[in-house]
Amino acid sequence: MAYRKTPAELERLSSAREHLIQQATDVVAEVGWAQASVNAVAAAAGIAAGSVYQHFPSKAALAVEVFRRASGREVEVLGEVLRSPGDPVERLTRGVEVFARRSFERRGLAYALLAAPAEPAVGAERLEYRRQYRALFAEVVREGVAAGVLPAQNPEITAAALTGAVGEVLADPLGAADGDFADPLISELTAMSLRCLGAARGSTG
Amino acid sequence: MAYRKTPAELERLSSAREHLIQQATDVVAEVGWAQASVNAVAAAAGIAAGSVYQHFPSKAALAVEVFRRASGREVEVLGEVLRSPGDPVERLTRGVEVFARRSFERRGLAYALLAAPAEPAVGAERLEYRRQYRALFAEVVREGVAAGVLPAQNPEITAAALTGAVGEVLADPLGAADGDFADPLISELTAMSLRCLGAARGSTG
DNA sequence: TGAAGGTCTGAACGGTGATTCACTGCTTCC
DNA sequence: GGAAGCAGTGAATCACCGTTCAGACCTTCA
Repeated sequence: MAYRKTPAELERLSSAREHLIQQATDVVAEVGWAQASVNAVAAAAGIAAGSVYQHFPSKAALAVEVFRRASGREVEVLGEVLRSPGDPVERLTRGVEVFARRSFERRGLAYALLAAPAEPAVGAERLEYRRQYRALFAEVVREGVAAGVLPAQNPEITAAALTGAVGEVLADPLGAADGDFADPLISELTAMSLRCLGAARGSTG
Repeated sequence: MAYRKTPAELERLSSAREHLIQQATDVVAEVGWAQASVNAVAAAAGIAAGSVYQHFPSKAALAVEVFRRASGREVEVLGEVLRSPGDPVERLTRGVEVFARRSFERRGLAYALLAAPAEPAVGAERLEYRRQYRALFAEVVREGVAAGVLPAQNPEITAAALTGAVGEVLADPLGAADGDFADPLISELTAMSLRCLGAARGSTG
């Protein structure tokens, strides 16, 4: 019979899907979730609106996939930094710094992940994303407390606070046009994070 | 001629408007912005959907008014606490505590103000609201630094971090069903805030 | 080559919910 | 009392997408 998909065809389909996800991500980073209509996304990917439904059952499913890909990368990177060997306080500082620096490098995307208005399905995904960040931070805080380099505290709360604090401090500048103040802002941010953790003073830079 | 509005009539109109705002606030607190349709709000206020447009030019205008009223009250209360006489660190601690406690007392509303998905007009208002919070906190941090009871730091950043940290820590529990853990959570939160400020350790409770 | 069965297209459809408007009825004031 | 004119009504209208689908076009394979 004349109908099994050839490997080349499967490959073509799969890469069309990837291309769609990639373009959708760019659109979201540029105009936000609210403005990223099926038509806009399809146009960016160079396909018809209807063709989106070849790859995803609904717009929400595509949006969730876009969010997961992007947030997954961030969680992975942060996880690597936080779990690298060395002093917990040092690792936490670098974690905050990496988080902030990457946000500045892809502002639109960072804003979409952190704060931009979004449909409920994406909102739910965002909660999960923040939960993961919190868990990563909490783990290292716990370690620091156990090692005696950090004072007694509730690691989950400190971790949540760090996530929220970094997000809030970044939210404004992420919306602004230029990021020339990124460096001083980041060093203030890490200093604040260290205080937040209750780390001994001294090595702020 | 027979058409100028009598004072009683003006009063009736104005109180109808107030009633509408009040009911709309309750609806938003209960079901969130997204579910607060013109019909739902009008029904709650006991009027027809069309009558909403006697008082506001659009749904967005009503939503903005609802947000402003509620956020204005919060800013006012926090301002009073933060500007009361006394030690800056003490005032900041009480500010965080009051913020958190009031949020627990009216969870639905607090969530609507802090985090619930909303139309762009409300989103813009929310930015302004956070900016006000930040300004209030920053003022006292600046004072504390000047008085030497807080270490050198960028007050704007610390203030933003405090706002974000408190919001993030509260967001989850505000969504949850019961608030029995409110007290321990609040004391952890104030302890974290003190560290964040770099206040000398010791008086955590 | 051509039949079978895919993929792609994009105009049309449908649901949702804000907004309008012809109408009813009330209040004002001569 | 009654004319003038505004407030209130709520069904109809409008606008905006997400989603569907009939047909055009491709790819596969005997």
